[in-house]
Amino acid sequence: MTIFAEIKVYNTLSRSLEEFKPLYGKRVFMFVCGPTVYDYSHLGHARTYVFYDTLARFLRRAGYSVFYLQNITDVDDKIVNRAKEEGKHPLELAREFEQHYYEDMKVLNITSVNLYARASDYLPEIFEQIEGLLRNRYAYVTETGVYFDITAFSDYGKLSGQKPEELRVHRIEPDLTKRNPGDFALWRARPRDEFGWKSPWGYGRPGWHIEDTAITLKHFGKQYDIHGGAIELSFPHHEAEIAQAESFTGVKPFVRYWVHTGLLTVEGEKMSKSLGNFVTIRDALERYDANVLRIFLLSRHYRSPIDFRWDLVDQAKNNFDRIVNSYNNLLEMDITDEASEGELKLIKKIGELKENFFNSMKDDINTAQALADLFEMMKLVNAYADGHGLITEGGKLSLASTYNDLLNILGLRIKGGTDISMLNNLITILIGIRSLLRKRREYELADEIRARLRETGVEIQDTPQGTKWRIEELSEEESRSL
RNA sequence: GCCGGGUUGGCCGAGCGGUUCAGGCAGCGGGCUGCAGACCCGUAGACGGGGGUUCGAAUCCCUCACCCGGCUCCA
Repeated sequence: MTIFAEIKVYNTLSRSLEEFKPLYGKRVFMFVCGPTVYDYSHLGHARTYVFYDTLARFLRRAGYSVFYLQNITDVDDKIVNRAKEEGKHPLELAREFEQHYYEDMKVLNITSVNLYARASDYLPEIFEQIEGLLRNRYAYVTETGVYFDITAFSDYGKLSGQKPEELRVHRIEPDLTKRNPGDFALWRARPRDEFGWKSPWGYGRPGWHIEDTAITLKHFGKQYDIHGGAIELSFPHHEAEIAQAESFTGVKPFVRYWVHTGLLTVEGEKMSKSLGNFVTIRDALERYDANVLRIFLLSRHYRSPIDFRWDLVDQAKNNFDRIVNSYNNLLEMDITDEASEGELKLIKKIGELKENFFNSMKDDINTAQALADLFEMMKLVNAYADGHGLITEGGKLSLASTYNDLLNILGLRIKGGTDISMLNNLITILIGIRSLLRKRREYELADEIRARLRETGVEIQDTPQGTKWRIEELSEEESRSL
């Protein structure tokens, strides 16, 4: 793939597909809204984070140097309330779930984040920003806190297409001290006995939107490339971020590409804690491999909603099996010295499909199409292995590296394989004995060996080229308990 | 009420004006097999309803229906 490929992304701000051009050459600054750490994360969160991980992987593969920053919201009413219930300090509870979050991310092979930033570590920056907004008269102080005056920022609503004057439907009781019901809190006054900080505007806690702009202003500066998050956050959260940052710095646009993922739903309704229709990441990982979950989540375009059902994850399991099988078919091919015409053709065709894969990814990160390209590729390799069965060392290496390359972009990992020497020898012995038994038509014993091996996770396959074996992909639960 | 998104074959899901209507799962027929599995070859089947534009529409326009998200903490 050409370095600095012409990647197109859908920008919520312009409501159109745009060519991606970072501000500073090959350097990309990307921020994604992270979790509020008061409970375990569920598959809805996984959907978003798997996508941005894949985006970061792809950008890096395309030659960009990506600084991927994510916040950890550890200051929040939900954390305070949950901590009170459990008799813990809010930050103690937050640290616990922050750890659980990292564990989940690690198992999901989400490794592309460069820095996680906790809200509680950015109080000085938050203060500085609030002071600046007050100084420039974008904010005002009341007895309940400090609020951003949305009428002072004429661009308010540009991201979500909302008109401030039409935002009349409010489902919460308006705070009467605010000038406008749409004004949002920068600082919220809280009782002394609650978790909080002293500030120039009294004791309390920061508003929800301010931590993200404080964090990105510190690490990225006044302007950066990509801001990600789920579509539910576009209003009011991201709108408020724009208002804060652009009013504070005077630089527009604060973010050049606003990228939003679609929601994960369950029977058509958003998966969420409050609806109680959620499946935690760890529960899902007890039933399925992380690779399977990634495939399930990447099977649909990132902006479309995904409706969750276990049987669909099951389908993804079959998809992943197909990938593993094809990879093994490739590795198990016998070596020849001279490349046949068929092999040359295959290599050429695979090269074209690899190009297709990259084109799919360049086209607004169309992972569903990219997976289809991958499957087409594997079908060709399977057919070749089935028909010819012979390949040069170089050809095998080239194909295997293509597989690894593409799988890595999608964050998929193939474990097992047939190169574990000790096991290899033992299993080879057993299979040799079984082959003898089969020749003698002692199938009962032969099947017994096959069944017992399967119980321990070794799959046997009798083929015209002889008996092959592989270690079954273990679920995360199984591999953890090893 | 306002803003945004969606409705593709049994299931999932690309495609967004015209090459054979991607790809996967599940079917069906065959191959390879002692059996099984994997794999291969072949096969079928769709664009929510109604109008319109066009030589040609799943793709553009209008309209109707249904579904979802945001306007409240939320990935």
